[in-house]
Amino acid sequence: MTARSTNTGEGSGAQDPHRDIPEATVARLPVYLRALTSLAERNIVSCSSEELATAAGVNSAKLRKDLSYLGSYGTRGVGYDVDYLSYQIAREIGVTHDWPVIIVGIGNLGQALANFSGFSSRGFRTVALLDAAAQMQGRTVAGLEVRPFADLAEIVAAEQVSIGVISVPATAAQDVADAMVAAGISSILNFAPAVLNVPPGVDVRKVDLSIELQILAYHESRKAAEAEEAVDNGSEEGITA
Amino acid sequence: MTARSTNTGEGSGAQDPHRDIPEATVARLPVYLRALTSLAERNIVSCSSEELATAAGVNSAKLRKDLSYLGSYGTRGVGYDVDYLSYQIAREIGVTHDWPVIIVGIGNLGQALANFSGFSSRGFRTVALLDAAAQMQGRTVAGLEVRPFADLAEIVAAEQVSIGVISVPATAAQDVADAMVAAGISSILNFAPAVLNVPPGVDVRKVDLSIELQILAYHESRKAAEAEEAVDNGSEEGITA
DNA sequence: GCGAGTTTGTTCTCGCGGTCACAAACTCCG
DNA sequence: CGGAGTTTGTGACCGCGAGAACAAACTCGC
Repeated sequence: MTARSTNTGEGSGAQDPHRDIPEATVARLPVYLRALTSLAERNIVSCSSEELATAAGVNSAKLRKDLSYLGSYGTRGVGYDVDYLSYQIAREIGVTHDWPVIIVGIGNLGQALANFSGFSSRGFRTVALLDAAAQMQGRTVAGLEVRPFADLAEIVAAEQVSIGVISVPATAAQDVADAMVAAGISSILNFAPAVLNVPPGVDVRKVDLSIELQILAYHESRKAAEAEEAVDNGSEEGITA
Repeated sequence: MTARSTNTGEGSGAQDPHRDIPEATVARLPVYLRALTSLAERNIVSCSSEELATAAGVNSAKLRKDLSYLGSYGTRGVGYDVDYLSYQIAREIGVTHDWPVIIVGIGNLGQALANFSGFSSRGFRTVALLDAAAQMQGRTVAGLEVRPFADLAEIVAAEQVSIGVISVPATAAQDVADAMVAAGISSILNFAPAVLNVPPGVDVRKVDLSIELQILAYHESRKAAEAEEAVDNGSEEGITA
């Protein structure tokens, strides 16, 4: 649809690569940003790629490659200036200013999200909590009044909200997503265990607690099987039936 | 370390490929399992790869390839038997029996997790809630009494727990992880915004809410920039400074 | 001013994962 | 019993991402 203008004209090209940052790199930039913030809190003003990589839990080569997509913000032989690099990453992500966020579904999880300090501290501001249940109306959670779900479109328009969080039961998730899209939201963080159908141009990220546990269970099963196999060592054909 | 026995001797080899399921496939198996459960609840006994793929939100070719790693559980010209396939996937993941799980850190998020029905319904059973704060001791959350963090090793040993959930502040996360590993836990689901250092053989999966939001913010920024660019169309060099 | 040491930025290679396309195999109908 | 239609299972291809290795560039000491 949108013509992707490949700026092939410029020769060097590494100075302004504001486009085409790989998705895997985008997913790691917030980790680097947090590591840098942690360093800054300890009054560390400069660090090498090795130090930062250790703090972020990644390979130093990967870190350097990731950062190179944003530009050349380090100094060879020296390292990176913590504050400067922090700002550059924050600018690239787009969290130099706060993003207004709404949360729909103020159950146990929704309340936890509303109270989560990390939510509001790093570039996000919860502007409204919505819930369809009548018994939730008027209650105050995390300093915000719970408002009826029907107010969604009005709030989104008034506060210029583009990011929505869904923490409703799975059966209601699609309806909420549809309403969000209709209201103009174009990025959704979905905690409901359901597959969301959204039109192109809308981003959805899924956080699914039971899936994460099941992945761990799979690896646990394999570990257990391997341990058992080490005991049974020597039998060529395992008669499992 | 562990000698990976590559069974290159067998010619056909596709019948018993219980090893070496790609990580990406493992991450999707729970999604398929949920989609199958949903179909079963609607009394659907059989389905094609196309139907199941739609329900799971993936490509049908990818789904078939994923399932082929477990074995040939479909019937050509017909499709898959919902119950049979469900059982096979559950068996592969290892959730035919329940896994005992402990949750450390009973703040807002920990309470939400303890109350989360999807946690206990799909192959997991929360056996204990732990918190270091004295004011939490003796309180009952989700039908379980909150116990002191010092009881960790005892509980893990008594209940044969191998999976632990961390929902404590970032500063305490590493200590909790160390204690879990020392107690014998080998799979950790970490909700704290911190990088965990664990010895090899221990699996850690991270769920980080603010990172997910920041990834969305990045794409939002790009969308906004693209929209602006469409307006500014024609100016060769954007003077951003 | 210059060489030694250090650290970034980049290039190359390899393997995993996603998609397409097709052969194999099963059902149904005449 | 045989052919048409349908659906699975898999081989081939392509592109992204991870890691190692190296050149470029900066600092420091003499």
